[in-house]
Amino acid sequence: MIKEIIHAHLVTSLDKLGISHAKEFSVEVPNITEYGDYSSNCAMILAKENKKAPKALAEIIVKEIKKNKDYKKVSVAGPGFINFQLAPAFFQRIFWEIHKAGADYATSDFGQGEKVLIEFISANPTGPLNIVNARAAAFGDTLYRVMQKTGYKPAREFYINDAGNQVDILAESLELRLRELHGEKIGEFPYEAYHGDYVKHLAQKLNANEGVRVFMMTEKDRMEHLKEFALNEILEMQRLSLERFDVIFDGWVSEKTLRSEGVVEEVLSYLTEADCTYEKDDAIWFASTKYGDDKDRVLMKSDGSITYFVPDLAYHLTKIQRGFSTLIDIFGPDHHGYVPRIKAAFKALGYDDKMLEIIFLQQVNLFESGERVKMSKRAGKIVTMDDLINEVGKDAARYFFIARKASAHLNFDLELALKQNNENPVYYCQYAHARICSIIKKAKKDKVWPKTFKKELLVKLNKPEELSIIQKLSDLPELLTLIAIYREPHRLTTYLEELSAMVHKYYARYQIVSSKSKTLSQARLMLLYTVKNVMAIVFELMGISAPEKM
RNA sequence: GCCCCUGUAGCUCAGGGGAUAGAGCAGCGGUUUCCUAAACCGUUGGUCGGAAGUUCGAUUCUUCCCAGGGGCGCCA
Repeated sequence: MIKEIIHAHLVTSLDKLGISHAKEFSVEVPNITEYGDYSSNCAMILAKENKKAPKALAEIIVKEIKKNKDYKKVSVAGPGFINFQLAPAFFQRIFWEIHKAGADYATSDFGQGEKVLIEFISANPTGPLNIVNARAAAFGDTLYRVMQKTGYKPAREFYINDAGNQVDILAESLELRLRELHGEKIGEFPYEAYHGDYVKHLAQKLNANEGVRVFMMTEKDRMEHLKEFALNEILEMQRLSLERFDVIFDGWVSEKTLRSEGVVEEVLSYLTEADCTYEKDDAIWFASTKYGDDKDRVLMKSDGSITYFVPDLAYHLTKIQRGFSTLIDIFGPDHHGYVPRIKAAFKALGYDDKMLEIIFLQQVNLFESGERVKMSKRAGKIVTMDDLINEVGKDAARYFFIARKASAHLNFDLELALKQNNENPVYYCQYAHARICSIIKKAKKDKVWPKTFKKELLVKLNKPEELSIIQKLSDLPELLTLIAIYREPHRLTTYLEELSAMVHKYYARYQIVSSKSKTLSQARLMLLYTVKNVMAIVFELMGISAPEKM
């Protein structure tokens, strides 16, 4: 918010001086504090169009800008940077706005109510959610929360692949485990089947409920029955894992339901009408190469069954029909080959493929005692999302998952996440919040805490550390819009760590609640109280708790 | 062979067309009659994977090369 104010000051001054400013220039926080609080490259950017040397131009601008009392010092440096040092009163004015905003601080209408559908996880309902799913959950949910805060109208959806042949395999695996339970020799468990222990648990549960009745059904009825039972159980299991992670979906869309509604035939006919399908080898193909894919794709297999692609495309079309103008899919790293074909379908059907945005989360490697934990789904050797939550807790898990940008491979160190000490950034940030709460408690006990904070206290906030904290607080609204625009939730953790460090330093350097001066104590309490509120906003966006004491 | 991601301090990673490239941890040395030492202060450590190009200026953009990870089904 301060950057915008300075930028506006600059524009007004440029206009007054008759300096043209067609080219965009920026106002930034310089990386070296000695240069000032803010810095602009405008003189260097505008030098060419005004036919002046950057430094000379800067001098003219500075002379005009200096008339404004908001700045303590404005100077020209280096090749033509204009550096601003702000007057404490400027910071204090900004702080008062932040303080008054409370929990609504940084809420904006930036997104202008744009309807955005964020689809993530969409795991097969054939087993427990794994750690890559957990990463997607943390990433997608945090992105959702930030977009909501910044004025978009986002929705979270989970697409259930409950109609493919993996569900048949699941039912067969369950039947084998059931037979085993009844003492039948089943020999070696098939390679293709699901080996995880959860299938055994499902068999036990089904057996306890229904006993041998299952085997009195016809083969066909039994398979349907087993399928339905397993799907319901596993979906419920997945839903509970997500609930423990504080991830609530706005919608669960079933592929099976979609298929029963006839949308598959619809999509096939749309594609045929668009004249981009053909028959070959008894199968129906989509000529996706016409629209940039590297090979054509099968829509209907030679046995008459449909490929995964068709209902998934149908699902995406329903998103558009429901009024979403931006579709964000968060995928695992193994799906990138899928993008050209779905984008091709969008183009073939006359939609702008730019409305479909696909974010790839790179893989997660688990480390334990410095060793990489090998995982295999087939062999049932996976670390589940529940295991992870049990092991390190929701807060640490969510924090570590959003601390990396999507495109980075994530090394998850189980031991580090478990550590409740200074090696662990989650605790560093939570501790900063808890410390402020502790101070507030003491202030109340010592009767220093005021009913309301008076504006007159502001002038007491003039220490460099205090002004830096205010500056950091003022960065949040812009940060949130950047996170929303670039879909980069990981920036939240950097921000929180920087703010926490400032709090710890301030805490160590200054006595907050002091018997010497009540007004000074209250001024500092006002600052920390507001910092606490801002931290709580950020924790909430990350889905992490803000503890009052640790 | 083709496609995607990555390469920045001992480790895990931020950053980003500009002024002296950052953080946490690890290492070394300090701080507690005082609001939580899960903290703070000081310090060691980098030819930003390599080469060329664009630019007044490249660690950042482009191309090529090297290294690591992943993907290339009438699976989902």
